[in-house]
Amino acid sequence: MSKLQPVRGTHDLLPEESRRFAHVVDTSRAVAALYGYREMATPIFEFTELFARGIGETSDVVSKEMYTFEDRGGDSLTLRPEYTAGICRAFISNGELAQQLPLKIFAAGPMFRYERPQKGRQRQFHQIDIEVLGAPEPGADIEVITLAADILDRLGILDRCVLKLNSLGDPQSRAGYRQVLVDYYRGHIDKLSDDSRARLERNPLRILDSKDEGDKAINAEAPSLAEYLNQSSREFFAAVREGLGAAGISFELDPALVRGLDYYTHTAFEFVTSHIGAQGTVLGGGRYDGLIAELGGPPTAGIGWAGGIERLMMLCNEPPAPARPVVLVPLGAAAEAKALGLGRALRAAGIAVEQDYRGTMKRRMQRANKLNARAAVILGDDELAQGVVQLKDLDSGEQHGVAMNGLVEALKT
RNA sequence: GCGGCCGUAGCUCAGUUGGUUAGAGCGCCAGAUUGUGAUUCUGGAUGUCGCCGGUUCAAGUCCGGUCGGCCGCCCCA
Repeated sequence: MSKLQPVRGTHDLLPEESRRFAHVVDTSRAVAALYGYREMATPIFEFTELFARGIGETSDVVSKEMYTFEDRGGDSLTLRPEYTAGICRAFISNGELAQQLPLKIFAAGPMFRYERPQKGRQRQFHQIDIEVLGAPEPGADIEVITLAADILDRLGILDRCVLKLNSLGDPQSRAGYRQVLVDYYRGHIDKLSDDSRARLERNPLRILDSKDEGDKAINAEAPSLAEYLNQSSREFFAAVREGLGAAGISFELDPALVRGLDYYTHTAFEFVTSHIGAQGTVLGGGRYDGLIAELGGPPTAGIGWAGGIERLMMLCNEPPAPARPVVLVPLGAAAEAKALGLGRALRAAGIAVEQDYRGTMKRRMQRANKLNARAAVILGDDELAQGVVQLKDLDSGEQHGVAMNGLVEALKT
């Protein structure tokens, strides 16, 4: 424990930022609700086994980024590094969910990955998450991507993002291609970068996305995934592309788009941006038809995505300002007591009201100004005796008397 | 996990080739007679110069370590 600093890669969300955070989540939740997605939540930690099995032992997330610890009962637990595995587990654990297919879920919450922090990358970060379980049709892919685009649009950032799209094909296509690819790279192994040589064992598809110049030359001649998709995989992908076109969603095909988690099949996609540094992915996901069965559940198709809330926040415009309050400025004990009741009445009418706990009139007026109040309600002994209040508009500076029982009306606009 | 840059008041930064009590703007606090903010004027407080150690007569300035941030790689949201 070192000093009064937050743990590396974690951050305090101060009120101003918290407002932006809430804006992203609230907006996403609202759009998801328009599509009929229901919110749920799963625990922040699970048995380590779940992630190891679900995400894949060879993935970076599992092999070097998990926050894993043993609890007092000796169980190995892990702070969730992503949402999908937990939701699939919840689907298996709660039998009634299998009777609600297709299950359309919205979720949001913190994720944990032990990584070197950078701009747009923290050890505790937050995601919004969308999943559809039990829908093997391309319509689910289309809907989920359309929903993502609508959220980005509603946040005002769609025009700063590009949708990249690819298909990994069904497991047979993917496995076949993988073998062809490994054979191809083996033939050029002496020219591959060190990174890519390591990738050859763990995740050869990733080499396609290498930034190394030598690798790029080799990739130029590499067999293309699209050619190794079988008939049904091609048809599926074509249906997704056509559906997106019909929905008015523009995208770029990216044959090198290979997502890192082992469970992906068919559609893979990312919304990327060049506005937030090296971490260009704002939202990404894909189809994972084999995952639930792999975890021991009934064979159930799945597709979904996760969006990084912090990354979305970096892209977002200022959220709408909160309602400007009215500030009560009582002078003297009797007025202070009276103001308490007035305040409740105003709040009951939906008006934001603040009242200082102490201070002179001057101080209270200064506070009112700092709070960006729209009006001050001044009441002293004279006003009290007459049953009125001085209502001062803090923008114009104009002030006039208003009967106490007419105050709510006067402030409603 | 690897490579590079950086760390001075709440914020943005200045600080000569190491040399006395470390500065500015913004913000903050107080005052400018009466029961009135924001504007204006006057005054004030700010800091273990990230932390630890070393070199030196002398370190905010140089060196090492450490913590943190940023950038790139890996990977991802």
